Amino acid sequence: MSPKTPDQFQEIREKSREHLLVVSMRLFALNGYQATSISQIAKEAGVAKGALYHYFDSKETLLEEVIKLGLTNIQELFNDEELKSGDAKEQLRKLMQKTFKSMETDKEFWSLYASLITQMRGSEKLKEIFRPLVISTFDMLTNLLESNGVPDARMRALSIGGMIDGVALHYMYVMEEYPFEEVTNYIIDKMLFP
Amino acid sequence: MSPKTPDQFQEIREKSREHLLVVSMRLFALNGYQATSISQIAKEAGVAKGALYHYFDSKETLLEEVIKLGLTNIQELFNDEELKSGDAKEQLRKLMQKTFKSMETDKEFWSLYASLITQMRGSEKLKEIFRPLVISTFDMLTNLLESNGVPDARMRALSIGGMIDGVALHYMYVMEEYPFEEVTNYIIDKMLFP
Amino acid sequence: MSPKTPDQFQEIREKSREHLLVVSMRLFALNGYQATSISQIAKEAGVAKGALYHYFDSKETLLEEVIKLGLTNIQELFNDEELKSGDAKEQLRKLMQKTFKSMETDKEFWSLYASLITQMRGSEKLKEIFRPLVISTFDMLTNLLESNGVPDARMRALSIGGMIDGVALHYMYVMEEYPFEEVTNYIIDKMLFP
Amino acid sequence: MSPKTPDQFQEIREKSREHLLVVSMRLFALNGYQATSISQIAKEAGVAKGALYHYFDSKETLLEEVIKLGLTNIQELFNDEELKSGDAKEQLRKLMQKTFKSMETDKEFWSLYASLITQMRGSEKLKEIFRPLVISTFDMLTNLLESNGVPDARMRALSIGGMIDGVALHYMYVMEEYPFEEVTNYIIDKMLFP
DNA sequence: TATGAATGAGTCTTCATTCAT
DNA sequence: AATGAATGAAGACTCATTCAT
Repeated sequence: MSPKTPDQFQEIREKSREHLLVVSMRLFALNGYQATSISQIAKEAGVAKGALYHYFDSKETLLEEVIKLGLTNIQELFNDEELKSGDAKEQLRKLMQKTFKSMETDKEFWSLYASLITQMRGSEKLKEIFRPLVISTFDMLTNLLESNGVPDARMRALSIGGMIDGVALHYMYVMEEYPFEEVTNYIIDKMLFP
Repeated sequence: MSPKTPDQFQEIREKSREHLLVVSMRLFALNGYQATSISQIAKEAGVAKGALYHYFDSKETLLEEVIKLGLTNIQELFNDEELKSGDAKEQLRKLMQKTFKSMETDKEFWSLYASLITQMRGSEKLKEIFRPLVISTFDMLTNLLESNGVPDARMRALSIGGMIDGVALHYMYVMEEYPFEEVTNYIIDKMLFP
Repeated sequence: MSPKTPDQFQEIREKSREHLLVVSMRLFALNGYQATSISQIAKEAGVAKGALYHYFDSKETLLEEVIKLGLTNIQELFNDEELKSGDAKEQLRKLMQKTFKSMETDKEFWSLYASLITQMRGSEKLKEIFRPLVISTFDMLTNLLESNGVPDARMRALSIGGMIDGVALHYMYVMEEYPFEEVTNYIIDKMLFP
Repeated sequence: MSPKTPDQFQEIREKSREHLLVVSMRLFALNGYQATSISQIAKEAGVAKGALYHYFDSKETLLEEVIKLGLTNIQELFNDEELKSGDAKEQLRKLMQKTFKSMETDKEFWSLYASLITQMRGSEKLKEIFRPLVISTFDMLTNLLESNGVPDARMRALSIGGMIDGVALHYMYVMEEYPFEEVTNYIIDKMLFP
């Protein structure tokens, strides 16, 4: 009831916005973007439908913001200095472990990400968002290997990149349990650096 | 003046049906099942909306038939005796080559397959169709390796399976050109059988 | 295979036509006019959809012909000389008995008749068909009573007419078993001619 | 600038809902439930199609609510203590008078009721609603007669019940004018209690 | 800023009707 | 006369979006 300062308003706005994003991501991931309705999001978030349009111009914008938030979270995760220590082998192992761990903890985001990627061919916007992401990951991988003197860096990067995303796909959609730890170690120790 | 013979009708039906299936597969693959409307398919196929319902009971049935057609095509491809000759290494190389070749020729189906897999969570029917498929592929791979005395068959199968699907994903959605041949040889010769 | 004479053609045509009418009446009565589709009738009758349009201009025409056929059947039933013998009391008893018997044997037609009557308000065509029918029945009843010296003939006709149709309604839609015999006798002996 | 209060929304809802119910009842009664389209109702009510779905889950639900409203109105009418005073003869007379009066004032509902009853065969839901209603009316009639020492209570109830519904049918669908008063008195004074 | 009633284009689906053969 | 493939208007229903308050 007390009059609110602009800052407080700002803060409330931020909170609501983020809450809507979190709810949206969950629903998008769970049921798919198309199958999730604005009403459903509003109800789940405990606000009126109209409120959503104060924060986001359209359902599509909302999706973009959800993706942006997800990517930010993920990037933070990988901005860990710890990841950059050790030799190529160790860095790679940590990278894969971190990736797979994130698949378990952020399964929602990753499965949204996967389902969106498979619809990229029909949408320029999605292409703009995801293609650079995947490509820069390849570059990062290639660099990591190259700068550690690993031969055939590009080929290996392609293989590893494929393997990581394929394993992710299998984990998310086919197998409930996946021996991440063993597969990681197997790939690193037996296939990449035998 | 004379009525059409049953054979004539049969022929007309077959042609229309197949045409509709081909168009549907393309659109489903491009935009996703949900985002593709019956009207769109009809327009693209150059028929009236109603015509679709002469051939398929519902949009869902249509999808199932599209999948069936795709799977049949793929299975024919892999029913080649040639694939089963040679040692594990050779068999695996041929298998991967064939798979990647099929990705180029049946890109439409494979990208539909991918987009459906990522939407499986919401549909029991899709699960019933695809899960066994992936699992039996893993088993086949494991057997192939095991029966050729390759150690760690299961682990390798998981890694290779993941790699194949991941590479497919990258090819279909990220890179227009993919060095399939090199990657295949690299994986076989340097990673699996160094 | 033998060439057919015009008469034979005519006969075949008649047969097909009548068959279609019978099938249509059954389905209309069973599921309602609106809920019965032309395809359904064609399938049930064992002919192609197109054939129906050789015999009837439209679904509405078909309905009219069905009604016409039903009315003809009913009228034949009541054209029995036997019905016109005896005094008013006996004639009335026979009339009611015959009517109720027909409700049991031609239940299909009667329930179609009832369901159509209740949609008369919205359809001029139905009004044209049914209103004269009901009114002439009233007249017939009134005459029967009047010419036998029964007092208050019009009032009684209205009451009896209502009673008959009401009882029919209850029999057809509410009670599976109806004590037609007793009710008939009761009405005649206790209420009309006490 | 200030948002609408819950009370304001409540009021808007109530008004719209009732308006839609009234319009729906009229159209359902006039053309039958099946033959009345949602678009038609919306147009007649002066709202967009979608609006109907704010208030009713489906066309079927709408019908149920229409029936509920009609039954409530009717029941209120018959919950009059005045109806239960006097001897059987008087009670019956008042009952019939009230019924016929209601046929004139609530013609819309009664003709919907009639048209629905004749379509009951296809719908379990309608059966559940109407059968008990008719049967309980018979029981009420029987009781009324029995408790007043009228002989042959059941038979009379069946006859009177039939007569009332038949007369209603004739009034609604055949004759624009019906001598209710005279018929009522005639039935009571000459046929039932001569 | 927040509400939720209202809109209307769009969804899947049905079906009376037409028509080439 | 007969066939059944094809049409397309119409049906019930959904939902992103707008807007008065």
